[in-house]
Parts: sequence; structure tokens; C-alpha cells
Amino acid sequence: MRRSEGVGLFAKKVYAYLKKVPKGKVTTYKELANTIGSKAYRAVGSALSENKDPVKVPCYRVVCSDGTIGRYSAAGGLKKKIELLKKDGIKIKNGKIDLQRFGFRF
DNA sequence: CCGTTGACTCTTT
DNA sequence: AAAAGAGCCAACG
Repeated sequence: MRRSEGVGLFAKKVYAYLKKVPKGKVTTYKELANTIGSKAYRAVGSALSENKDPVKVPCYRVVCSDGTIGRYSAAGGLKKKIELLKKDGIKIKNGKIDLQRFGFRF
């Protein structure tokens, strides 16, 4: 029963696709999962929480589908995530992101 | 294999 | 607007 593919094949795909997101843009958990070919929105987030390569995998670039920041377990916490996003050139409005402008579509 | 959990999302109160 | 409920899927014990 190959329930788990080593470290989790699913997570691997998440990392791979996330790396494709251009700088200055963000993606949502839903879009990411959909691109991979699954609807495991939650699994995507869980995979990112494991985040083995924070440098290669900018998890801060992943936000909720409604534009909210979501969560950030890495150093600095949610606050740091917002800072990083702003640094990428993403404008945050009242704690929310304009997915119309910054939401990257695969 | 089953039950619980979770960086989610959608619909209904 | 905010909270609660239902649905979704992968990882873990």
C-alpha cells in the first residue's frame, strides 16, 4: 500500500510548482493543488509546513484563495511573511492581497 | 486499514 | 461581517 511515497510525492510536486511561481506574484493553495491534479488544498499547506528548503521553496508566496495571507510556520511568523511579500513588490491591502493583480495562474 | 488532524475552501446561518 | 458546518485529500499513528 504505497500510501506514502517516501517524503510524500504530493509535497514534492508542491515544491516543484511553487518554484515556478515568478517573483512578485503569489499563488493560492487551491490553484497549486489544482495544478498538481488534486484537490488536497489542506495537504498542500501541510506539505509546506514541512518545508525542507525554505530558500528554494518560498512558502510565503502561497496565500489563501480569498487573498488572506494564511499562515506561516517559518521563522518570523506571519508578520515576516507579509514583509517578504511586500519586498517582492506585492501590495497588501488591509491584510489581504489583490489576487486579481498578483495571483499567478499556471 | 481506520480514525484523527490540518499553512484549505465553500456554503449556509 | 463573522461564525459554524460540510467537503476535500494526504500524512500519521
